Amino acid sequence: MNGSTPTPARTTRQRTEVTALLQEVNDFLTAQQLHGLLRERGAKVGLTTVYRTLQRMVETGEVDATRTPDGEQLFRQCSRSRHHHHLVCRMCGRTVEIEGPAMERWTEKVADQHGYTDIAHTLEIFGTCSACAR
Amino acid sequence: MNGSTPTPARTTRQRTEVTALLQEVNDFLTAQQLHGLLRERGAKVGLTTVYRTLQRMVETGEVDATRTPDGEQLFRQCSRSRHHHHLVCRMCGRTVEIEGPAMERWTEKVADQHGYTDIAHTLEIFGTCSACAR
DNA sequence: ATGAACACGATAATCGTTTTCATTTAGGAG
DNA sequence: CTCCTAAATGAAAACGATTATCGTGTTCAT
Ligand SMILES: [Mn+2]
Ligand SMILES: [Mn+2]
Ligand SMILES: [Zn+2]
Ligand SMILES: [Zn+2]
Repeated sequence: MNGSTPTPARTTRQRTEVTALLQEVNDFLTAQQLHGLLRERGAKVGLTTVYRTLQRMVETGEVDATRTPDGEQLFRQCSRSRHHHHLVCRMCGRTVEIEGPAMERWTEKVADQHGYTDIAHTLEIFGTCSACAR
Repeated sequence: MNGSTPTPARTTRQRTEVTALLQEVNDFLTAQQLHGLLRERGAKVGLTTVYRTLQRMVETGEVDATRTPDGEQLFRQCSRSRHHHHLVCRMCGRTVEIEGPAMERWTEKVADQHGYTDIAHTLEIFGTCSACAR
């Protein structure tokens, strides 16, 4: 009874299993890696559904997506829903969520000064975590 | 008398034309866009060669490469060799080179605070330039 | 001028991701 | 609970950017 349909979002076995896996895994993984893990644990979920579910969760903001240097997409369920970035260990993938209000303002300012609108940005910090450093 | 083979780098008509185009165009463009521009001006260069040439120039440092949010590669011959970032129009590729010393220091600090070493980062700002906004 | 190494490019192959579409399922109405 | 239908699934095919092949053409040191 409404003019616009927001988002149906039905609870299916597949979505439940994808969500559960993302809950456990705390690193950035590709859709195919996640699909592989699901199969390992016996969950029967099609790769297509994994992609679709991840895509939906990214749109919802439940999941964060980034890309490897090769351009492959990586997904991760982040703890905070607010806009943030990541500090990632290039060895083990251990990730720390970070925020930088000052930096955010700076990007807006710079883009605006040059007449750019509809601004977006990507920032990733890579390093070697203390555990991997030894 | 060297253990490693640096790079032959022969001068061919194709490489000359790709280099010339990169000189003129001061924006981030995809390999296919560059290839299209070459064909427009009558230069007969294969797409494969455009890709190969760009890849080589990226390795040499002559060309900067980044990716669109869609994961597509963008290439550009930058004016400054010093570390910098880009403000890119997602429509036409018009690019502004930017520096952010404060932001640079911030990334170092954050990474250090979390015990990460050997720090590196990527930052790209995307927007719609004033010309494409209309 | 020669020729071996290098480069070109049409074509096929990769490979991550998306689209198709026939079939199944969730979940609200009755 | 039963029905109905829009939503979801997934096997298969399509897509699209990039890379690998490999026979042919070019460069450049000798
Ligand atoms: Mn940000
Ligand atoms: Mn920087
Ligand atoms: Zn690590
Ligand atoms: Zn533009």
